[in-house]
Amino acid sequence: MASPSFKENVPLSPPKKETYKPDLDSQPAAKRRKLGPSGPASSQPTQSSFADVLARLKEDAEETQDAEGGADCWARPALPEIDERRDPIIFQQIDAEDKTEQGDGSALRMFGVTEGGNSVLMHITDFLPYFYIAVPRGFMNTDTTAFRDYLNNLDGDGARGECQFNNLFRDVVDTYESNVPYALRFMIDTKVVGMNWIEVPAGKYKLLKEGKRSHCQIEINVRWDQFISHAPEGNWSKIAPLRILSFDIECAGRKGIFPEANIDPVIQIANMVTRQGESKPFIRNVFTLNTCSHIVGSQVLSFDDEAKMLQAWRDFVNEVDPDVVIGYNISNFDLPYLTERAHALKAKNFALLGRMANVKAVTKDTHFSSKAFGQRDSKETALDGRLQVDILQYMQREHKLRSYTLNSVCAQFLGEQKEDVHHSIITELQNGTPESRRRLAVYCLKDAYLPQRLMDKLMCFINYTEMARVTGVPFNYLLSRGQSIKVLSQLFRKANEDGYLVPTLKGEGSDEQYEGATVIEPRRGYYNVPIATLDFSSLYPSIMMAHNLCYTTLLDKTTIDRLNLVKDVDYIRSPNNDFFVTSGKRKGLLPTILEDLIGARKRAKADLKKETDPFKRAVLDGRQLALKISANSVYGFTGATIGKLPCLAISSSVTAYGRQMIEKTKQEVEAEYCIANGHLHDAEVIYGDTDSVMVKFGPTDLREVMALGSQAADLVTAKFIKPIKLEFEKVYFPYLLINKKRYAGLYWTKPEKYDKMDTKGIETVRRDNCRLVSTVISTCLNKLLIDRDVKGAEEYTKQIISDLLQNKVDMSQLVITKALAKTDYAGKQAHVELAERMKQRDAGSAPALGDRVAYVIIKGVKGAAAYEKSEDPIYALENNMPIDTKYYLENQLSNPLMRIFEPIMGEKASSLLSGDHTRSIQIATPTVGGLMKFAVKTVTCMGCKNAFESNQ
DNA sequence: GGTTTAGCCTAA
DNA sequence: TTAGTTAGGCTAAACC
Repeated sequence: MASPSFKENVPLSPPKKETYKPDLDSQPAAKRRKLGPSGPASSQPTQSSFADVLARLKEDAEETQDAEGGADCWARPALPEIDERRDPIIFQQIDAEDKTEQGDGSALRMFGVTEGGNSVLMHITDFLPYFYIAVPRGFMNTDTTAFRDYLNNLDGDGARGECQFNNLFRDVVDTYESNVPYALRFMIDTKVVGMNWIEVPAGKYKLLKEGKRSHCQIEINVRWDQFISHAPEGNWSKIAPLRILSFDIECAGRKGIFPEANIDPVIQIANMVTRQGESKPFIRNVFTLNTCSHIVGSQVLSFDDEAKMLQAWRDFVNEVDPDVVIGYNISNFDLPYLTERAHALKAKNFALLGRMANVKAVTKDTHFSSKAFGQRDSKETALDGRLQVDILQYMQREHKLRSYTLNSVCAQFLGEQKEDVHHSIITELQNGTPESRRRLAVYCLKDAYLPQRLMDKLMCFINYTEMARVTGVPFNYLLSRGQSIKVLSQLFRKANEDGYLVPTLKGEGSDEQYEGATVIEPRRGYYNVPIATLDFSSLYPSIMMAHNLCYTTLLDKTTIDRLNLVKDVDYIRSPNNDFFVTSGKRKGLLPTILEDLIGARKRAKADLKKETDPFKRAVLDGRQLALKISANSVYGFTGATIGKLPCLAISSSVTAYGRQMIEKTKQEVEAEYCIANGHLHDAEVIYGDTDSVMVKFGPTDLREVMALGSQAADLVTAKFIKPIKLEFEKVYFPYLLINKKRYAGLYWTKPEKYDKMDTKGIETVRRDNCRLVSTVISTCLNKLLIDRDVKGAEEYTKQIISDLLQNKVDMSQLVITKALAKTDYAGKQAHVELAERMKQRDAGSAPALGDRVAYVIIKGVKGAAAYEKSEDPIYALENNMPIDTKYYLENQLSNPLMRIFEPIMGEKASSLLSGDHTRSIQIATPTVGGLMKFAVKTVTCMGCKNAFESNQ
């Protein structure tokens, strides 16, 4: 593949910001309705009913303890008087959009919130799309006018089409920076990063009053270059008191069928509104269809008409005016369901949920596919000016879990189960009494609160805010786009700063793979002596920095010859035989970016140490995490052949250096620590992967080994170029080395006490086996490595096997989950075949592309394949299908058990799998008690998040 | 019945 | 219009 070459940034034609389109301001201002004191609802037919609701709400709020949550408090703080000539407008921007309305041409707007909690819309004028081309041969400065006229006379938006140039200049013309999203282009040029603070000085903006186009309290016009963008440091690290709405809906479905918006009603919508930085919601309410008994601490708003309820909820959203809308699976279920339902009910103007007046929210289908994240189809319902965080999507991106049901995620991170109302009885409860509907509402309220609690606990918002600030991309990219746009954003910023233009590559991805890291052949076995682990910290970033690897430093042989460059003075040759300019001659962009990231991380960590305020600490911790992830993704970006700027010379040089380094490390350590050099033992590198070596120095004493480890790390570090650093990190003792990428050990960083049990790659950390296997292996490892109780581990294992064969193991322990990763499979597989069968039963609730399919293996005819015996756990329960316990013993437990016991017990290990305990009489039908517990607790529908029916 | 391949998930 | 990398263990199906 041709390596991209950067161009020095010399002014090219057409000049930046040259106007090819009519000026925005010259467009006739659209007629906009003046907003009444209570917002746009004042002219809606639903207003009177909503007023009734408000009145009822006030009464309700007075009754509840939580009087603060009354209707008076829905709206934002009142707007102070603003004097255009005296007052600057200062706000935290949350989104920059390039929405092009009809006839508007290109338009940019930025939404945000002031420190006082007022909402802001800033219309940005006079910033037009542009890109660069290399000056064609013979093209003179005097040709620019004629060239511009030619472009302006092209049909449609020809100025953006590269083909036009190719027609014009015969040769293919390289373009630069022509593939940057418009909003990001603007942010790069104005040094705006995601979620930073903007200051518009007095006199530099025009306050819109009559011509307002949004519901924002402050709406201004500003020229693109007339504001100050504050770097998110010091006082500008703060976060505005953003309003976060967390909501959940309930639908009354028909038995056994997933709810469909054109048939099944929305019966409840629960809402929690929290100010960013506060620990409790200040609004809690639930909109119910039909009456509902009082709920302490929450407002109940009841409606007898579904359309009116939906419209009242829309009015509530507009009144609260949230900056961030969150929930669980809101992107793929709640928001599309609400808009579709409103459409089916002909509930007028329901979709006016965003901040722009008269702009309806529309649901779009999107598809995301990457090797790292897999494929997924999803929906997107943009609410103008409001960020969305679907906590389900966040979880799927940021945490590898066996199951992503709200229930399972809450159990994992909040340590609690959610209040479950059974899927099949929702309709029953709805059709019952005010009391039964109250029960439903309590459940719905809790489901609205849990996403907020998860967000607080995991600090999703703070961490994403810091990620947006560090990488410079808009917040909404973090859930909707891939990893590479973040690197690209940083690269563009640094490139432009240093006077480079980034080429736009013709994106034909190549299938060629390059060689990666070395995995040292393991000396498998059980080690009852301390094993020291030495790691290169941030190996790939440090290689890129040490050797100045970059797009801007890459040389070819011709250039070297032409310029008479001297090896090791002007340039170096990588082990992959690529040439790079030395940093003394020209420092690369990527090394500079990496240094900045690493330096910023050091500062963040130092600040974190000093900081005592828990909120500021959380921000700093989020920042250092974002900086670490960013540094580590630069390498992957250069190797992404189907990306924006692949450069295999860089990525394969990085891995080549890495391979050389790990080999050298092994040799240096073994050469130095040997009997011949006066040591008591010959050290052995027993394993190593990419950036680490595991060393058996020989001594049995932990302290001694730790001393040798840190000494050896320093010895090796000295042999490499800065900032490459080998660190002694920990000792494993004892250490069970099963295979490449598979080991377990007790992890010690200090000689007094081990820190933890560490397991890599084995069943305890894998998600594609059943829980029984991971708990059994985990328990055995604890007994073997911590208690050193081989006998106990054996007995435990035999007992489990006996229980399994007697059907005493709860079915929840036998559920296997696997991702449905593709649309077309070559062969038959258990989870794929089951997903297909489930689709036949009820398409709506069947697993979708990217979902994890949960299944159990049930008894079948003799010799049947596993894919014929896989079954939905709930379906198996309901239909009393017997578990194939033999499968679980032979295909799930057996091999993993042998792999950990054999290195310790030797041949005797096989006795675990035969003997009296395997000859227990089997009970044909499953035990009911434990199974029901399972059904209620862990199996929920991903769409409506309700538990499925048990066999009650 | 042994070997190859597809697919999943993890290590780093 | 969009998508971070390679190495590698392990299971079950497919193949011969």
